Amino acid sequence: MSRDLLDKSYSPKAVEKRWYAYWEQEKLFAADDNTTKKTYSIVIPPPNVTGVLHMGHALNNTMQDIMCRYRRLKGDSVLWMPGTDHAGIATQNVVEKKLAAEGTDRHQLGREKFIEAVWEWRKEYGNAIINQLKRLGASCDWERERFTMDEGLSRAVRKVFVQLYDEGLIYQGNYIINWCCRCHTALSDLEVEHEDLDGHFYHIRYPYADGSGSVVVATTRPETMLGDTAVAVHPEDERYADLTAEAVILPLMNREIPIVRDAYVDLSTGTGALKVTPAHDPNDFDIGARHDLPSVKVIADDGSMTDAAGRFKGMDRFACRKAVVEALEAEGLLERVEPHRHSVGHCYRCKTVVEPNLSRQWFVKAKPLAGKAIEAVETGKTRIIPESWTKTYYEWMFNIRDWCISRQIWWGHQIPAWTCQSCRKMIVAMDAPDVCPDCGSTDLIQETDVLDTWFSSALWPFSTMGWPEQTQLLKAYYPTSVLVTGFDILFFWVARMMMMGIHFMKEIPFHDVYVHALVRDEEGKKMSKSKGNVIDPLNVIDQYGTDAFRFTLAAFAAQGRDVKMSEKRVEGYRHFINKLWNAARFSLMHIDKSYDSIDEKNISLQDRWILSRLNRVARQTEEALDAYKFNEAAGAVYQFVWHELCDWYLEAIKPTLYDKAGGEEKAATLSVLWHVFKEALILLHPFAPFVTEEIWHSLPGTDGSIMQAVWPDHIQPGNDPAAEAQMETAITVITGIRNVRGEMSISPSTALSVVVHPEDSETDAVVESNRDLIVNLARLSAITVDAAMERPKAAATVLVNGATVYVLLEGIIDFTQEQARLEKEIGKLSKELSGINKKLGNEDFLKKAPPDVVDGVREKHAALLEKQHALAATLERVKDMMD
RNA sequence: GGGCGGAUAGCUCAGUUGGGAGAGCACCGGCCUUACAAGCCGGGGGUCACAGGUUCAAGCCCUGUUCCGCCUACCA
Repeated sequence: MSRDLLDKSYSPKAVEKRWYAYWEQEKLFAADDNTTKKTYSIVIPPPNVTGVLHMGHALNNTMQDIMCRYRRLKGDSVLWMPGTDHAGIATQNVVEKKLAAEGTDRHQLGREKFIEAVWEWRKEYGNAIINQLKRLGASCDWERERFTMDEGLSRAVRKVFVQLYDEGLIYQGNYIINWCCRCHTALSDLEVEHEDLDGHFYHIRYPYADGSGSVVVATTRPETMLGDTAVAVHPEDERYADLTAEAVILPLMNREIPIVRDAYVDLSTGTGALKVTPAHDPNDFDIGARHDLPSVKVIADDGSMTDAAGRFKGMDRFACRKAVVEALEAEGLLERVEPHRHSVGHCYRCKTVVEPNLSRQWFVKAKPLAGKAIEAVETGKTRIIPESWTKTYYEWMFNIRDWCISRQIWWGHQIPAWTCQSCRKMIVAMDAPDVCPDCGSTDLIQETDVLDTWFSSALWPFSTMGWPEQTQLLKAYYPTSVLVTGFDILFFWVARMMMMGIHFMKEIPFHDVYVHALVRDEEGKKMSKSKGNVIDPLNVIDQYGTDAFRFTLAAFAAQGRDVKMSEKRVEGYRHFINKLWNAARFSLMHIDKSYDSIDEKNISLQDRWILSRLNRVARQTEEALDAYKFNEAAGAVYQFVWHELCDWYLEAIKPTLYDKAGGEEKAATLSVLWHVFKEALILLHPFAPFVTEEIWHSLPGTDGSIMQAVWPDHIQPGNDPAAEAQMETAITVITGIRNVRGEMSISPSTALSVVVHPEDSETDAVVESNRDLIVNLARLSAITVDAAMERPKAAATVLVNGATVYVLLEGIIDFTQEQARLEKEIGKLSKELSGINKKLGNEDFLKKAPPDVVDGVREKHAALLEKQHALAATLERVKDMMD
């Protein structure tokens, strides 16, 4: 399978297609039901079946894929459960639009035909998002793909409904709910989006029934006054203490309605009098219940005014608002109108203004379920990460309200409740009953409402694994390891999965909940179609490749901070992927075979150093991934590959590799290069799955997919602090010489010669035994290491820890430049020294700071001082020569 | 109304037992050095939003202020 890597730059397209097909074909994403290994599982947040991949999905699924690929490399048996959500209202809306384009609508079709049409639609378009996830590299176990409306999940839904009903946790009743007049359905509180809008505050005068005067009430929705059934004042409101009238005449309707006293009324607002419309306001509904007031519904489900609205009957609610205001004005009862900014609820699907409306609906009693969901987080059984979200979670859970679960649409799980037409008995059952158990009638009619989409997604972690059957999969993979999600569905989904999982499985649904941030545009604005700032992930993938895109997402995904996405940034990471590609090209020019072990006897300093660094970075990457710090993990690998492996190691070994004679040293270096490169690919794989797989197959001695490789775990020889320190010394010397070259504008093609005066035996040994390394990387023609040798005259001086390096510049040196360079250096030192002097001059610091900190500062002070003196002396000499 | 997060280099942001201010991009200078110009080498650049406090020591802990985001709420 090995192929030659020839192209100078990496072209992702063909590579991605080829390897994704290979992974699927080799079933490398498949989870083993009967595994004996440690298991790791994630259920995907099911994208809407109507969805197209957006940045949110891209971030969310990249993170999950990184975790899954990482855990596989670590040796776990991994299940990443995929699927889609039927998305009741959203999907129904899409299909309705399609029907409208075809000149028909769902009512003409009828319920059954309409649902068929939705299934047809799903068959044709429902796989779009799945294919897009594949382009992202998602390693889901696709053969297990589930759909919230499939047979198994529907059965789970019915089972849950019946049990909750039997337990008294589901009930039906008349309450004020949020009503969307366009979608013709109830909405849960969460499905209402609030937006501050400029409106008006209408003050209306209601005359007392006994003719003794009038009272002014205020409202932002004057059309609702047609349904008023009382006026309320606070029982202790002195303004109304002496009020004799017991009723008012409702203007426009000429209906007499009572004045009630209720403590809900706020004494400090307006006139202290409140109009009460039990059918169209949740608070008024409560007041109505307390005072036994009738409810008059004046706004119909389609948003038009009902018969009860008198002469306004049939008008649209907003036209009616205008008409009511005009009528009141004509009668002189409109006291005044003030501009008023207030929050208005909108349907989260179609953005229509939501109407609080009295309606008979099904509800889940949430409080009894919330208790254990709170406890699970309090006791740490489920961790929410970052922790700051736990507070938000508690806040909502403690104040949870009953959940309206019925929807008046057609696409969804029809509520498994039947009413006997002869005795009115309600039968709630998993399967359609034939006869009424009470009266034996066969005339049974099923509830037409369907369930809230989130009802079925609340069961997702266990319903997808086969519940209510006690499957092997559930045994092996439930509870799941982590749920990765955006905070926008913390309540919609996560909280409800917690409640349902604990209630039905007697066990939390996930150990960790990782809450990630939003992807925004480069200015930090939320991406939206209307703003036109949407970046299409597929477009980015086409242009820069999946790996570069994934790396960008990971690198910018710092916890608790939104990801600002711009193509420019992706471009930067494309450079990185290309850098890796070229490092591979270079390495593979020399690597001719695989190496079982490393020849420890013949390895050089740079070999020991890179192996030590590799081990350290592997640990660092693990720690970061285990803590969901994707940016740190990506950063660690990036830094290692580019700035250590490529910039130093590959450059350092070039002379050895190009050595035609070969020998033991070359073989030893090749053994190190082979190991380090292989392990680096594995470290990179979770982030950049495609390019690493491609290179893997060209690397001699690899077998099968990189997905089946083993995460580097303490490679031998590994941690070598001495090698790291020695390399550090060499790097400092080399950088110092390069610095002289740069500052004095000496061309890289000019080979320089240096004299090194070591100040201690360790430095002496390091420089002496790594002469070749320094000569090579600093581009020298010669290096002399001798502390006793006379100080050269025409030279630039570089001070490093443990040595003075003289760069010989006979005929090249510009003393003015050298003077400037030294002065700059001394200036830097003085600045640093002044801070340290201040510290050491502080009695309290010496007395109270921990001794090791004080010692550290003293040592640093001494070193800086010495360096400063040496530089000052050098500067003096330079000045002398200029004279 | 309640809550959360942010303010650090020109830009985007890292930075937790409190002791060294950092990265990428951009910018400036030098290089086509046989993996890579999507590259290599070097460099400049910051009152860590403001005001106090705790501490020997604060970007980090505490209090307050300003500005910017977001979530949440039944104020007519």
